[in-house]
Amino acid sequence: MNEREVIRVASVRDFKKVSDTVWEIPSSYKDGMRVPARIYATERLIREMDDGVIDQVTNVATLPGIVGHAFCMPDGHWGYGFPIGGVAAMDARSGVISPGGIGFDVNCGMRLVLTNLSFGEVRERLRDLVDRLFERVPAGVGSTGLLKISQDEFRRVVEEGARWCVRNGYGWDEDLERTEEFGCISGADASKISNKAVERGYKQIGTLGSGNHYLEIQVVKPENIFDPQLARAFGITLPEQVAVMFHCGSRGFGHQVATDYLQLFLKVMEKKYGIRILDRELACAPFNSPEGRDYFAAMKCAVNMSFANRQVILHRVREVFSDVFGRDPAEMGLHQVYDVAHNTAKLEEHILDGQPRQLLVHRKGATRAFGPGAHALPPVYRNTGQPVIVGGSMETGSYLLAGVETGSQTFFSTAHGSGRTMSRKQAKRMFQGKQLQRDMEGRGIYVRTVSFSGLAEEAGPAYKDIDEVVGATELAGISRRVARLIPVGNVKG
DNA sequence: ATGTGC
Repeated sequence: MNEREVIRVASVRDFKKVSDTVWEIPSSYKDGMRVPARIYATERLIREMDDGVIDQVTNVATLPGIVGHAFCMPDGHWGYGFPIGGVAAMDARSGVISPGGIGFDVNCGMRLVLTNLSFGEVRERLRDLVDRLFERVPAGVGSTGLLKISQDEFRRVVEEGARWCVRNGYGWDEDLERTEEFGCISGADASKISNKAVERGYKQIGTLGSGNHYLEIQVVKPENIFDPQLARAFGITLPEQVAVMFHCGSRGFGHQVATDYLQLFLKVMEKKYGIRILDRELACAPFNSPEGRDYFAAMKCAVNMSFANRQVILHRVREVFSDVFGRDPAEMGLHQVYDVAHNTAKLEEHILDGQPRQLLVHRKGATRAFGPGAHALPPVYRNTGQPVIVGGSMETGSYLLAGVETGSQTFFSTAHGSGRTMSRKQAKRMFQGKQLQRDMEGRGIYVRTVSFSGLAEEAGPAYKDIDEVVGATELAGISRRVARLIPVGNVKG
């Protein structure tokens, strides 16, 4: 069970060591690189990284308008076009937008909620909680939610995001303040999405999906608090405090939006805009073009769908806690700490060489991590820096981090999770879902799933060491550890 | 990730 299978061992010889956790590949490495690439990792992590990451991050460095460096975070692994863990900022006037730099699951992200219950109060109701969550938060490929709305109403949801949910009784006003973009990114335009995307998405609000998407009951143990002051500011005030964390995205809707525009970009990229790329998976269009702007407006619909999805899931979590404990949800805390995306491209102002610049920052499997003082943060987090939620594998635990001022080096981006070391196929060969469920129960994690083969794919050893990943981000100065959360219950797709 | 694969 402890055996770790590594996809391939990367060669470290071409890298320039910038620091213990930053490795640079110069722009001379490959024809067409406009900027150097930088990989954030400890030596151990970079040796485990597969060669595909090196190839992909240096491909990204060739894209028109890229500034600074093409980055890969410590949890990086091979992805579609861009590595997962990739960060690339493009000049808003001269650069491109690329669906491969955002991910098919637009606004895949994390939400963290804290109860005011200690594990001692929850332990004997844990199975009941997980069983009911399993019923109320549908998981798996093609799953549909309990929310019944028309396709026309869905078009309003994708323009209004989590605000639509709160307005319709699915959440509290305070949830919006504690969501990136206040739960609704401006500029979403439902006239830019296809009917097919709407048809796939309108029944999927309030659902988890599959793969590494999950909903967990977690515990914060006192020995796992690294920054007591920030932990308190984020709402961790009790020993063995119980939390709920979930990870999901825009489901079939975001996938369809990405597919639609990928096809359009492949048609116009070379013929209309003369852009040549090394890998067709890097399909892109000038950000400042009709196609680029349309994709940006459509992609924002998927961003909002995902915020709405997680908002309704939070509502279900509150309903279930209320049912199980027979109390009003507000009596049990159930305050949202934060909701943050890790698959987006966002227009942001950053200082580059001392000058303010408008940049389109692609973060694909990378989390925005704004430091203290950032204007985009709500007053409650203006002085602490942004809460950053990093989901680990279902066996090993997750982290709450905070953004820091020195995060400017990566345009305020950090890791998003553990990152796979084993392909799904390898993991299925090595683990058996039912046995894994029993093993996990033996270690105090009650897990429910719709797919045992899917469960096997998510086994802890199929992922990098989360402690090593977040440790690298802290050493590099792109985020700071606040607390580690241990899973005790898990709903998996 | 995804009504799972060009």
